[in-house]
Amino acid sequence: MYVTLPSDFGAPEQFNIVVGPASRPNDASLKAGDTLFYEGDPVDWLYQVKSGVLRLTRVLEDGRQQVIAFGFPGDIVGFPSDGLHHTDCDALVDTRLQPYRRSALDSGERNPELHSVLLNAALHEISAMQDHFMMLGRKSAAEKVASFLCVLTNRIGKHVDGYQQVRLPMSRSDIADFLGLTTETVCRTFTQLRKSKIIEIENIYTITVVRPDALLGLTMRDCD
Amino acid sequence: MYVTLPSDFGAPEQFNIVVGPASRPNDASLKAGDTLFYEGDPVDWLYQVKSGVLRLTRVLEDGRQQVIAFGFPGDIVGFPSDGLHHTDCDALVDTRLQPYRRSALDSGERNPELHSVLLNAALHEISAMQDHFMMLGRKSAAEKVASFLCVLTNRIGKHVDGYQQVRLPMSRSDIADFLGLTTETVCRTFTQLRKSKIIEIENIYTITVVRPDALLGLTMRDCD
DNA sequence: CGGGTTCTTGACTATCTTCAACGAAAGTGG
DNA sequence: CCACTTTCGTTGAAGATAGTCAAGAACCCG
Repeated sequence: MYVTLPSDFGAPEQFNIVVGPASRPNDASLKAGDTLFYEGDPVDWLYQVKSGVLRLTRVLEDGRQQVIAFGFPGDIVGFPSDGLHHTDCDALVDTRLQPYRRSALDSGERNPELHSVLLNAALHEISAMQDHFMMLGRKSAAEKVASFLCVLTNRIGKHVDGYQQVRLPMSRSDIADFLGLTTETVCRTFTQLRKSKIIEIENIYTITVVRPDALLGLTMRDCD
Repeated sequence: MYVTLPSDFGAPEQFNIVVGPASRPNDASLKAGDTLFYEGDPVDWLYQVKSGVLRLTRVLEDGRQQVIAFGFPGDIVGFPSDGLHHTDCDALVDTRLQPYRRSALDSGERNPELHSVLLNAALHEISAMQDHFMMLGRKSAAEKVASFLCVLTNRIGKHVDGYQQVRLPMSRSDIADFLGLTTETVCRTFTQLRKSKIIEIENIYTITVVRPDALLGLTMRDCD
């Protein structure tokens, strides 16, 4: 999952779980905290998230970390470059996966339909990452956090008492590392949103969006 | 082209020009300033840059712009998502292109080898963009500019009097929009590098790297 | 219950942006 | 070819945004 532009919000994405002929690796489910693969590992499988949440990360030598993406149900992760993984991947909560052989991506000989699905997922990934560029490079902290919450409510929000409610599966520092901010800035922005009565923080991991319109308004700067 | 991590600098990329059976669209060359495609256009062709430089951009409603990538010789641009282009693309200088039918990416039936090349280019794109995330989200202005110059000298630098020299085909504001900075900050950082005698600014568009080691050192924070 | 982690808040600081001015370069039209 | 205009690059000063450092609060887990 990346933070995309508001224009995409209207039509919530399709999360078709592709069921196909795919024998599974050792185990297709992870406990919270388990690692699926590390940067540098050879890619034998791609995975579609069936339930749970994955976290894809990269680290710089000096310790600075970037969360590249979160993997929510429907997302496909593990695309190889030169046959290798280029991120670490672990599970934030218990997660079930549908594995696909990497060979299905390499060539459509055996299963053209699956090949096409995986290829399109990769291409989608590119365009979603382009959205995320815009966000990382050009948006303020408030815009980033608001955009993040908007995307999250769209993808995993539940209706509770007429309001959208989201359970955040990741820590504040994961959010910070995803948005290119510090944990402190993420915290402060959450607090501001709470004080502006745009969201309510039920508890650390549960956010209720009280004024979705106002939140959406914060995702972009006023266009004169 | 994205700004990648220093670890990739050792091995300069391969710029194999793939020659394959591909009838060409109207014209496979562009004058400086010409537009190749716009965001929202249907994708009929992918293009490999044979010579010249392309610029891929996105704009926000309020006018903020992000340069997504530069297309240097060897790069393949135009990957579709849902069959559409998701960036604008224009030429910074006169540019020659090798067009490939989009159908070659969609399926390998006709030409498995070309299919594989295009697919791998797309996958490479994903991992290069992940590097760029790290840069946009976690690096300081000085680190960004230094990284940018390092990548550029590696890709299009010429040896002149024993020094690497680069001709920048893009404006200061293009660089700023690529790195998530303002033109002023880019200017000031260039000036600092000049005053530190790490680079020389022959003229606005021509930079000589006097101390490549120092430049490389600036691309990352000291790891304690 | 206790110890450790994560979250939150405050005070201060650094970095980068904004605004403004000026100079250089490039394009235009007489 | 030269004056004019426009754009782009550079620099300075001031201000804002987000980062850093530090401390306390809340939460989690054994």
